[in-house]
Amino acid sequence: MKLSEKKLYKKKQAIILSAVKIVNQKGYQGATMEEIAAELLMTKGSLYYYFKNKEDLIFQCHEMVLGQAIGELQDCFNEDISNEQRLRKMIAIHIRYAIEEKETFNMIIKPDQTFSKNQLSPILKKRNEYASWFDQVIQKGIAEGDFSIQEPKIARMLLLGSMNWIQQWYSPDGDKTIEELQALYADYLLKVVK
Amino acid sequence: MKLSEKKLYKKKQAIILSAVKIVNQKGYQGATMEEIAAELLMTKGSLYYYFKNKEDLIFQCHEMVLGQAIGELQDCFNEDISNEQRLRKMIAIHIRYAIEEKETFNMIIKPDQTFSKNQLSPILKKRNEYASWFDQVIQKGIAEGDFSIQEPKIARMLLLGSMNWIQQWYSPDGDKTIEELQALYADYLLKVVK
Amino acid sequence: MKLSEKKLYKKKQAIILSAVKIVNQKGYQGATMEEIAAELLMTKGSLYYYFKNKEDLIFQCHEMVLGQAIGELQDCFNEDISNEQRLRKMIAIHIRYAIEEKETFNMIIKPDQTFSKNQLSPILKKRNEYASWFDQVIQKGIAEGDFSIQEPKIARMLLLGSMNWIQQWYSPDGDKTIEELQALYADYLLKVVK
Amino acid sequence: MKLSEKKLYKKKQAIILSAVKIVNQKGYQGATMEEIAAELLMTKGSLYYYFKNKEDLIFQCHEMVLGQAIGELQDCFNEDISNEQRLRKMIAIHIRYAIEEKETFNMIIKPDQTFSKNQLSPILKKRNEYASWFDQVIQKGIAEGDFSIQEPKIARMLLLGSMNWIQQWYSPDGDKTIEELQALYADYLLKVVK
DNA sequence: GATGAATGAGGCTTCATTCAT
DNA sequence: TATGAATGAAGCCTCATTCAT
Repeated sequence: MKLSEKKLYKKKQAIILSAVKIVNQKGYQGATMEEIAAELLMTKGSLYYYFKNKEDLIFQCHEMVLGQAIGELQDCFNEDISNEQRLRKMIAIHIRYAIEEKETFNMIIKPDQTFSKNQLSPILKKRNEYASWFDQVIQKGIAEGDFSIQEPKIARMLLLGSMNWIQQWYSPDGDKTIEELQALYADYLLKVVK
Repeated sequence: MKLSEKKLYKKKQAIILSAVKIVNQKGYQGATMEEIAAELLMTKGSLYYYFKNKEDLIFQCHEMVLGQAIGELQDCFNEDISNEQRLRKMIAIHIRYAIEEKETFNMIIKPDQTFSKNQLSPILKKRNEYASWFDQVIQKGIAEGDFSIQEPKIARMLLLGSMNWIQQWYSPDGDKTIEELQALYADYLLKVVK
Repeated sequence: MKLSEKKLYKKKQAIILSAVKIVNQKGYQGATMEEIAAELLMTKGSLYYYFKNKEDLIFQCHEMVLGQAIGELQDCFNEDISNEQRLRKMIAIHIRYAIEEKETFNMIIKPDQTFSKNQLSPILKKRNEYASWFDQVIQKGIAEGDFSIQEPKIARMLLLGSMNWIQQWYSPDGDKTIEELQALYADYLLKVVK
Repeated sequence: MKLSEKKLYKKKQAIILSAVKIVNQKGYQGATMEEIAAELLMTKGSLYYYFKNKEDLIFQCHEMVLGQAIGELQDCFNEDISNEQRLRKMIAIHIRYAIEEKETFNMIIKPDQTFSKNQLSPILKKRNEYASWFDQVIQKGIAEGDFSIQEPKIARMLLLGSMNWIQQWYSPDGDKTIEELQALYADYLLKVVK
């Protein structure tokens, strides 16, 4: 049983990855079950063996990607480094996700046009959980005298917003590498909170 | 003939306004020709007298709103004030659009999911035109010794991105007014370029 | 406007008639929008111009047919004839509908498998209204000493049930004409209530 | 091998019972293989080991239930009681089936919407066999001077039809018990044939 | 014998678009 | 100019059926 469960999980994961890919090329409405299935050489009917409906599938995409990202932030938070270093690192993590997993991070942007009332609440919860790690770092930095900012919530939203936007213009062929961007954004955004 | 042309123009304008409203409540795909027409007590068939198709209508929405915003930035640029004051003012303008015309600014965010190849190019052109006013202010500030920033393009994108994000969380019922946000963002973002 | 309204009404009527026909050859689930449309040389998409969805269309089928039948019963009730004659006539009316409009009368049989909660209530109301005309005749007959039956409601249901069943076996090629059946059933059923 | 055959038979029987139950809650089209299987903690794939397809399964449901009912009628026919008593008893049997096995009796009502040409003929045959027991009682009653009716076939159909209809309105919470209905219907219907 | 998984046909519904009037 | 009406493509979803294991 363990085996078949694992297989089921793998397959679900594969579908989710396909969905993530398509959704973020075409958006939620533009992504069709047909295309998501075709990517995996399946037929759309099969998807319904694994997911209740399109919304459910997309919902699970969201849960997976955001869950992973939260895990990374958490690990980072527990490292034994200076607050400035920590925030720099978290900025780097976020930028990497925003660019490389652009695909799924987009779904987070307008969840209310995508999800029904039922699923909206856990999504918002996870979104807040993600953001809260940034809040905590900033708070810690303030408490320990490393940062100085009057409206930390607003500042956090400024930080995240500025990074989310990167995917709008970033191109792998551009003249800045991801690493350079991570460094530049860290420099600039640290000016904000210091 | 001049008169009938004016009438035509007025009508087109009215349709565009209706479209802007609907599109930004529901998104591009969610907005139907039916609803856009209903808002004006017309039937959807009539829209095709004024616009070639849905994409064309939405395209002109985009042109109008962005054109207006560009006009405001331009006026601001020509005012006789300090560079810092100028940038603060432009930040205020952008935030106001991002919130109050959230509706149309959204279309600008992901034009490639909305527009076909043909129309993409003038849109990107206008987008760049809009952004270039910010570039100019920053450049001017640097030239005149008011600002100091090493990668002004990146900084500009950081600025705009952080402001675009506001619409994701701003609510008129929230505990910050638009004016407060305009002031806070100006404060924080000036730290970046100074 | 009067004209176009009339046209709309006629078209709706035509669609309803087509639907009635198909539904009762194939049942509610068996009837497809495609087939209903094809009968009228339309495409299924067009049906949605006239009716909100399949349920709505079928609902209106029901309303029309049952409404007509109720009208006939009502007229019959107001005629100046003996109670026995009246009941005979109503039996004839019901049998005619059950056979010739078999198609729609069938939908009345299992409305709960066909209609959603919303539409169920007006349907049941109309069904009751129909039945109540039989109740009234029986009551009147009892009051005026023409009939004698202890459980008039049960008797009424026995009457209607026996007639509804006719459509299960009646065939125009059979050895009894509709008129003969009307007479025979009237004879037999009057034995019940007398 | 005898044993395994018996096991096979038992299993088939169990599936048929499950199918009967589901079919009559939801109708033929509404009953899914999935649900029929789930009732028995099986998966739908397994059903195809026992039955060729859905139609075949439903067909055998029909055969079983009607077969049982025929058995009961036959026994009743052979009892040594008066013709009136016999008919009363058969009426009671039919009403019980129509109410308690409403589930399967429904399938008998519209076999042509359910079964293909192939299976229709044995079904109609069994239906006729069932009805013929009522015919025989009536004939016997006429021959022995207990009943007097001119068109016995029509009368029989009137009888059965009136009783079949009971399931349309009968409710266990209603103000008549099954026993009361059996008595009332017997009283009323005997008036018809006497 | 049983099942997990896949399939594919078919149904309902939406909506941009067209066109005669 | 405007509209009523029709169209058809496309999308979501269901479900009977199949089959390798």
